[in-house]
Amino acid sequence: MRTSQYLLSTQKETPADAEVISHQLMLRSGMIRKVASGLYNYLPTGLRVLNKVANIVREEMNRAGAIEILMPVVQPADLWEESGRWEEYGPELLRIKDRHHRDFVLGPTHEEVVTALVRNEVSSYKQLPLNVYQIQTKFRDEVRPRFGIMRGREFTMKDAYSFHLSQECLQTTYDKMYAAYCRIFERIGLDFRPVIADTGSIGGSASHEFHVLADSGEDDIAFSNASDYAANVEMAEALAITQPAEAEAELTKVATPEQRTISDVSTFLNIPVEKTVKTLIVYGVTDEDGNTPLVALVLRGDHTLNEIKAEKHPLVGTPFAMADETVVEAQLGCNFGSIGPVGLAIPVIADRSAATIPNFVCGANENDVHLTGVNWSRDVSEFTEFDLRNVEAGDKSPDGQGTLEIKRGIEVGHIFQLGDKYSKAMNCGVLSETGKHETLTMGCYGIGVSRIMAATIEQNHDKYGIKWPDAIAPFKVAIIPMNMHKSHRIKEVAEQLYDDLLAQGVEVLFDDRKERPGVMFNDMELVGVPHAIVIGERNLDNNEVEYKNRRTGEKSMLSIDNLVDFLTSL
RNA sequence: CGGUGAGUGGCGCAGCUUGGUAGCGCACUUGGUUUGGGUCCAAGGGGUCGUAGGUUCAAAUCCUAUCUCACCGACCA
Repeated sequence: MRTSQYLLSTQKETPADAEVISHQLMLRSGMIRKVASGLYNYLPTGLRVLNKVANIVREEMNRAGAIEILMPVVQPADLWEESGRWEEYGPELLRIKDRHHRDFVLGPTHEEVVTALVRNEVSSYKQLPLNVYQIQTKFRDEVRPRFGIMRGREFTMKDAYSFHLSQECLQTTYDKMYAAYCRIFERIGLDFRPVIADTGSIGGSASHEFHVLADSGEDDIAFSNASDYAANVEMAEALAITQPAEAEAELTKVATPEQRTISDVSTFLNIPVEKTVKTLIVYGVTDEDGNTPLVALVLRGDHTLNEIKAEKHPLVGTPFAMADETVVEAQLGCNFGSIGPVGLAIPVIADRSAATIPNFVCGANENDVHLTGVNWSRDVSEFTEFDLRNVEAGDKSPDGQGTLEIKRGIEVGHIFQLGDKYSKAMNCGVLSETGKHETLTMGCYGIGVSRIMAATIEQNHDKYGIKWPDAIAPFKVAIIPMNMHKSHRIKEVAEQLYDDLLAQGVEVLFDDRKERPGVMFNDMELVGVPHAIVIGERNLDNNEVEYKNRRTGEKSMLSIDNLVDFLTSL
C-alpha cells in the first residue's frame, strides 16, 4: 500500500476525551473514529488489525474442531422469552420493534439463537458433539461505555457454542477450547492469564476468564505467588483468617455517640479494626406473599463484602441489594452504624473470618451503643458461616500454596460450561443410543476480538506510539524513502523494494508522500509498523539501506541485495 | 440513575463575567523555502457558535427548555 493512496489519517493531537493509552493511540494512529457513545468507525488501519485478530481466532477455532456459522444481529424476542432472559436481562439488552410492532433485540450474545438452531438441525446422538462458532457484531447497551473500543456498545466477538450428551464430553470440548484460547493469546503475543471466573448472567457451572494483564484493566485478578492458582476477585475463595483464642471477656455495652463507621468506632474505643465486625443488612428472598425479609451479613471490620458471593447464599435475594436505612430503622430499631449480630431477629450470616474473632466489637442494635467482648458461641444464638468477603493481597491462596497477589486484568476471553440452562428451557435434545429423548448439555466460549486490539496496545506501546506484535500488525514492513522526489536513485530502490515485497506477499506500507523525514518516521512509529526500511542517499553509496525494528529499537545496515530475503524471513 | 463539567471550522482551544455580529494553534489548499526526526515565510478556503424558544435596537455572550458528550459515584453500616 502506498500512503499517497491510503487513508492514513494520523493526528498529532490527542482528542480530549480519550483516557487510556490504547484509546488515545487508536485515535491518533487513525485506526478508529467515534460515531456516537460506544460506537466507532474502523478506518483501514484499524480494520486490518481487527481482521488479523479475527483470522488467528478463526484458524485456532477451526484447528480445535469448531465449525464456523453466522447468526443474525437482530433476534426475535420470542426466543428470549423462551429462555427467560427477556425478563432476566436488564437494560443492557437493546429491545427494538419492527414495522409490525413485533419485538426484537439487538443480540448481546447468541445462546438463544444457536440453541434454537441446533434444536432443529440435530436430532441424533450420532451428530454430537457439535461445536459451532461465529465472529459477529454484538450490541450491549453498556451503562457507561468507555476506553474507546475496550468497552464499546457495539463490538466484535467470537462466540462458540458446544452441545453434548454428557458432562464428560462437555469437559473434553471445554478443555480443547481452553487450550485453543491459550494458543490464540500466545500467537498474538499477549501476556495473559486464565483465571477461575464467575458465570454471571449467562449461568452455568465451570468457567474461566482469560485476562490480559494491564493496569488499565477493569477487573481485579487474584494470583497465588506459589502456584498456578488464579481467580477473578469476584470468585476467589477467601479462607478464614483465624485469630488466636482468648479467654472470654465479659459482654459489655459501651456508649459510642455519633460513632457510625468502623473506623470511628475502632478509633473511639481504641480497638484494632480486626477485632471489630460490621453488619450489613440486605434484602432476602421474597416469599409467596410478596414480603421481602431482611438478612444480616457480618464481616470483619476491615473486610469488604463480595456481593457476588453473598448472592449465592440461599437466604440472600437476587439481584443482590442493600437494604434502605429507613427500612432497617423501622424493623431493627436502629441506624446502620449500630447494628450487630447479638440478639438480632433476622437470619445472621457471618463471613468465615468474622466468625473466628474472639471478644469482638459490634453494634448493640441500639443507636449510639456498641458491644465489646462479644463471642459468637456464647452471645449469638443462631448464625451460619459463609464465604462473603473479597480476598485481599496477602491472604492465603485457597489452594493452600502461597499467598495471593492482586493485579488488574482486561478480560479478553471467557469460557463457560453452561449445562442445560438453555437446552432445557428451549427443549433442545436428541435421541440417545437407547432411543430416549435427552436434553443436551452446553458450553459457550467467547473472545472479545475488538477488545484484543485495545488490550494489545495497552501492553505494547511507548511514547512514540504502538508497537504491534508481528502477528496482528496492520503492515509488516514500512518503506521510508528520504527525499524521494529529489533522487532518482532512491525512488528506483524504493519502488523496486516495494514491488519485490508485494510479489512475496509481504504486507508493506510505502510512504511515497512528499513529506519531510521526521513526519514519516513519526507516522510509522505511531502506527506501529514492526519493521522499517529507511532509504537515503548516504547509505545508497554503499549499496545499503537502514533497517529499524520498532519493537526492539534495533538498527542495522542491510545490503540491498539480500534485503527481500531478510524481510521475508522475519 | 445520582453528582460535576463541557458543547464555538476536521482536531485542540480562546472569546461569554462587562451583549455590538467570531478568533488562535494544528490540519487543509496555493506559491516559495527547507530536506536523516513533526522546517520557515506568504496568501487562501472552511464555522446556522449543539438545538428550540425568550429578553433586547442588537445574543456565541443574558434567561428557559431540550439534546448530546465526558468524568466521577453506585462497598456504605
